Amino acid sequence: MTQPLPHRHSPSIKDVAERAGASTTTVSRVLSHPEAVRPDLRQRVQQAIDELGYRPNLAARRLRQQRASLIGLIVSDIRNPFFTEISRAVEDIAYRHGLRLILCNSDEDPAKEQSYLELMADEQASGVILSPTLELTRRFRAGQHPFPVVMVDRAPESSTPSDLVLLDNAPAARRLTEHLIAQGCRRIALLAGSRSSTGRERQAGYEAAMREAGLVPQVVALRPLAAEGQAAAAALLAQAERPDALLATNGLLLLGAWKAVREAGLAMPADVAVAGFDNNDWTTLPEPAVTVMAQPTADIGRTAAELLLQRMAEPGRPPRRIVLEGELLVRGSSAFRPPAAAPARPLHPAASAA
Amino acid sequence: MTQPLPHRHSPSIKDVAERAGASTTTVSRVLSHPEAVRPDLRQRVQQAIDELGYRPNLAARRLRQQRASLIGLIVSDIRNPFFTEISRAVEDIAYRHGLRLILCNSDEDPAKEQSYLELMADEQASGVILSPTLELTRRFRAGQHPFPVVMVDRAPESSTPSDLVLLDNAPAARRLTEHLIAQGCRRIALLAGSRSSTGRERQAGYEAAMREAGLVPQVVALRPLAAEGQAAAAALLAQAERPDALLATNGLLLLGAWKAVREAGLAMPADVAVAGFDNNDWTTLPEPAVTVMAQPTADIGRTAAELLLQRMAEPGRPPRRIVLEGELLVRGSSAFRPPAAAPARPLHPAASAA
DNA sequence: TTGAAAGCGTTACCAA
DNA sequence: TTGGTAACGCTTTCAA
Repeated sequence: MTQPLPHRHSPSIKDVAERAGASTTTVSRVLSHPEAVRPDLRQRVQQAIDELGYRPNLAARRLRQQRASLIGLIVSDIRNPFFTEISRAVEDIAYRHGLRLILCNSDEDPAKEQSYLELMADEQASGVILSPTLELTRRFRAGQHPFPVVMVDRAPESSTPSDLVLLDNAPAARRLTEHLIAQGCRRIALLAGSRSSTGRERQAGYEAAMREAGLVPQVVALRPLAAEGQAAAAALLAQAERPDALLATNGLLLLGAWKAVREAGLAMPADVAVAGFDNNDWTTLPEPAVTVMAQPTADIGRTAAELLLQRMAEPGRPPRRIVLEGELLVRGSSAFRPPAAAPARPLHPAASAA
Repeated sequence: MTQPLPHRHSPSIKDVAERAGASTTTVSRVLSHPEAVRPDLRQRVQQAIDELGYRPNLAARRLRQQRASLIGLIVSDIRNPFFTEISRAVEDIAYRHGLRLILCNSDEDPAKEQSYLELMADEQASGVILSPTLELTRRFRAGQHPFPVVMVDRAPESSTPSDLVLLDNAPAARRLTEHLIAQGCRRIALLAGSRSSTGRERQAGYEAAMREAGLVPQVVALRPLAAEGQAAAAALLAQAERPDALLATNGLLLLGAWKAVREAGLAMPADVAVAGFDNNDWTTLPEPAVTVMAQPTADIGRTAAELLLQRMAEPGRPPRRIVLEGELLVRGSSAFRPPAAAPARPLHPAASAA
């Protein structure tokens, strides 16, 4: 190992070429297609590179190639553990493929989201993974951006304008709802994230299950923040005829709902059952623990990254919609003891299927 | 609003110049020093920019300027809510200043950290905010990198080779320890993060407090992960003479410790008191809630970003070490009832100061 | 106040 | 297999 020689500026490909007695073209080739250069020359060039501590100038490379080996990840709330896990999985794969990752936080703000998409275009990103706001899922058109897009967690309901990785939202919400109904709950209120397609789909699944059981849906649409969930849940619990179950469409709202129940001094599940999406760490800490629909977060992130890599390799491939299943984890917050508690009121016939 | 005209490639400054009947120089000036261009011409240029939907090519700009308006944030564990909060604060300020932010996750791995620092050099970043591994805090030298560095959460103990934003670690750990001692705890075991200067400093504060109280420190050094904390705590609790208090130097280890106590079926604080760093959300959920030293995370992130901006504006300024204070939040996991429980054994005289 | 032209470091074309 | 050279799009002298 030789020390890098001192340089006023960091060495360029020209310096390497001079020192190796070769042309810049050859140096460039050694960097990108080493097999196209004869071994002895290649080695001389490589040695010059090492001795000078040469590192290619990315700006020059990008200017020339009109493309950066860089991908973007735009999440809607970095503080939501769901997205943190996804970030981690994506970052892991990007790092292993030598791709830079720019992580952006849109904060559920369409303007910020738009600004970050423009940033990605300006940076000539090779691809973007995105959990879009509701506005964007509606506005989004294939080929609208100068890079391929993979949507995670959220997507247009009918069309598939880009690769997608999603939970099976409506059925998952339905399963949660049916579980609560089977436990004897009748007045099940939903705290639904209003900013995303995902919140909407989960709401639809809930409503379908309620209707089939002959029960009346009660939905509160909210920004997906714990504080909002807590306030809304507190209001619901203060009603004369309060809900006997609270269901939340994401982990933050679920946390808020849980806190509201505790603040109200109510017992879970005897007074109010509680359940929701996202198997976050905290859900197993209280006694009783909280029933959740666990999402395969690492899988979602990994799949999205792999989908993006595949599309970068083969841009023409038709977009794929990958739907993953959640896992219902029944815990104390919704499990009545004795297990088979008799329903308070007779069930609507359709509910017996639940 | 006119539609951007169709273009094979995105329009360049040359296209704008032609359309406005001006030179590329003038267009460039309109972009960076508009006041140096006469109003009527400036307006004509601006109109051409708008009509073409022109966006400057960042690669070309960087190649020319040898500098990117982009900063890096390298955290050691993105899943630790402490760093998530910091990321959010930094991202917020970067966004408001029109600076791109690249967020990287070193995973406590010095090799990955090094690789990301090289990435930042390659990207010609204007500055980097970093929570360094222990290895880096030892190796770091001022002026080693082609960009200014601000360290957060961790730092060399004695020197100040860069701007720093830190918690007052040793005193904070001392306060926590003294609190436990005042509650009557005697066999206080510490779960210490071994990978960071911060873990070391907190360990030192704990040891000082223990020694002063005439108590024997018991330290387990660990990688800062919940699973490690849980395993280590379980082992401690299985001992013949088990600890009567568990203290953890970060939020992840604290979570692990808490889980181990519960798994062991022990009562908090009667059998074992539990306390630690980081006022994470989950700490208020269990009954009893968990005593913590709250860190001003948003402040830390904001301060680091502001420090970096200041240094980018004025590179010559001597580095500053900003030390913030934590807030001790005493909760049930360490609060014995009745409040003033008599110590099991007489205290060492020095402890009366606690 | 404006413009011409050089040059940032790289890659890709084409010729040898 | 190798090298000369133009071009990527921008900013920055320098001169007018």
